[in-house]
Amino acid sequence: MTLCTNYGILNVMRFTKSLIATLREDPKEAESKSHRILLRGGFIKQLASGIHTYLPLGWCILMKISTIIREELDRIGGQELLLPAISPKEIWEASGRWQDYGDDMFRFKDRKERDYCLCPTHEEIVTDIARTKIRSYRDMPQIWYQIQTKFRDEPRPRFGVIRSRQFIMKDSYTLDVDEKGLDKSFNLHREAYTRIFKRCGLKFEIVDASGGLMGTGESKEFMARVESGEDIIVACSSCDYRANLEAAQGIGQVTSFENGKITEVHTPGKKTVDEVSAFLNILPSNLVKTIFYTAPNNKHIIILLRGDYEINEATIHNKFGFSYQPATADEINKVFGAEPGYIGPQGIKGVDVYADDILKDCTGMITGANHNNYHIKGLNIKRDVKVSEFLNLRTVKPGDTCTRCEGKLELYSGLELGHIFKLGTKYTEKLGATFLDENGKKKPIVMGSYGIGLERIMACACEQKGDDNGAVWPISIAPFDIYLVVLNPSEKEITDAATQSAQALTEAGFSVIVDDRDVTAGIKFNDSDLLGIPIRVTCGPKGLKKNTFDIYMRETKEIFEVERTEIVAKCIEIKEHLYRRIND
RNA sequence: CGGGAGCUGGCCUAAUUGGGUAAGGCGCUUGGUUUGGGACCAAGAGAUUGGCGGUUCAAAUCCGCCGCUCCCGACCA
Repeated sequence: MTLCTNYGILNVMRFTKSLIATLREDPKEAESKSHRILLRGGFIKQLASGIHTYLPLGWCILMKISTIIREELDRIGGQELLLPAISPKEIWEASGRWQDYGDDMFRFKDRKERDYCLCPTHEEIVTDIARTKIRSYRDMPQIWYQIQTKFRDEPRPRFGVIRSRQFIMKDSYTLDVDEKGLDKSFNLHREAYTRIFKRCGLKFEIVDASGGLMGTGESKEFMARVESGEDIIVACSSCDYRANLEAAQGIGQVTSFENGKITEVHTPGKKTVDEVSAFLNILPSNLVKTIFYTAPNNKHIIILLRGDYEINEATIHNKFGFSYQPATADEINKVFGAEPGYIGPQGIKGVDVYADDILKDCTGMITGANHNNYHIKGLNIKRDVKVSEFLNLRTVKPGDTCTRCEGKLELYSGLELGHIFKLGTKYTEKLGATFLDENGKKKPIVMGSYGIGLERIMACACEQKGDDNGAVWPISIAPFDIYLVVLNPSEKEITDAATQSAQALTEAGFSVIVDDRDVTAGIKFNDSDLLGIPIRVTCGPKGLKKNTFDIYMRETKEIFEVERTEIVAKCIEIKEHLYRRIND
């Protein structure tokens, strides 16, 4: 403190000395609410598509979020480390993901022409540590985590920092001796994540998820309902069933039609479900869609779905493998002898047919005739098609019935804040990370992996709490606690009073930003709203005459006129109040 | 990857239809008046109009190619 006397207070941020550049108008590239607020408030700056600078205010928020995450992971026994962001190709080839990741991976060569990637995630690297450092069942369980920049060359970056190509992730990895241990590690993360998102002031729900490229074990997502969501949450209106649309299962209304002989109908140029059903004046649910999937070096498959449902590709990938893709028009022509839109399952040899289970007893259906411009009527699934297996292959649609109760399923847009996966031995087997159990038997380590997108927490707070005037940061992640407005900073009396208060508030443990700019009051008030600092203290000539300051709460817009000597006490009261109601 | 929109001083926009050598607001600099919700006066600085090529006496404007950005979809831990 004495060292600073010559410079006055150094620990209070002054607006005039800060890199804060708010924009008066919405930048044209921003359409979603959080993107607009983050850009206008000068929290972030875009450098390229999906690549952003976190300016001091934005970084301040991310640091606050990091602190909360660290506290909660340390609480469950996590150990923080930092893995390299660059990784050589070989380890990714061993896991198979050098290929599986495809174009989503940023790759480059060093001067010796050796291949590297910028890590999109770190399972391989963790497994590499595990295989040399973990040798005995006594070495487990372990929880390792890091907070680090990840790189993914997303095909379509979106909504500012919500889907970007460079982003900060907290990723943790657990190592256990068996499934039971993994369950425990998984549940510890579930609890830690719940506390983290609550402490960040967000509304969220835990939903069933599909593992995707990570693996097929159990996985849960922490989803926030927001407008600019990237995912779709399926929620039951009467029980607590929640799932990502990719993983959701529902019960559809079975419909069937009059049984009869197969007859051909001329449907010139009518290919899609909408076109055919309109042309024949029938319901889409009377149609059977035939979808042909192929995979290199694998057997082709036919998927049958009712016309009013869409396929769930996540199910196809989990059930049959990630290499399966919808066939091209050429492949379809070769196998069915007709163009897409006129194909049907009847009479096709050497290809397995999997039908959605809602079609099981259907009769009187309409599907492609396997020659162009014709469909057939009267398809009886059991009689006319050799179905290998009936499976739930459809994507849930609103109004489907919950599988757990009688409730109806509804769909909401959601933002994935975190994801927890049970990986099992997928990576440890491939990379040879084993240990000796108490009987001296060699076994693969059982892994879990868990991620949180830090910027998404920041964006989510904007989406859920922001208003027309800008951000409304929950006090726990706000870049500052207090925004001190100095009206007429040219008057010494006012500046002195403000400086004194800033000092007192800082000493009381508040982080304070002082708006000491020589601009009109409106600019300062609007910027304080835009920046979303929870508490605003105004020091101006009017109040000073009465020896009072105004205290304004960003979220509720309440204003208190407070005696100068009572400011610190009142701010403490408000801060405590804000922390208490953070999860109301 | 498919569809759509767009790219003009730091930011938002005009001039593009009908080619004539870039205009306004905000911001910035200097001086002055102001100051409880984006105030005012005066004087300044700041642009190879995304890039390359073509047509033309003349291109921000017309044509071609390319790049970049956003939105919808596909895709995606």
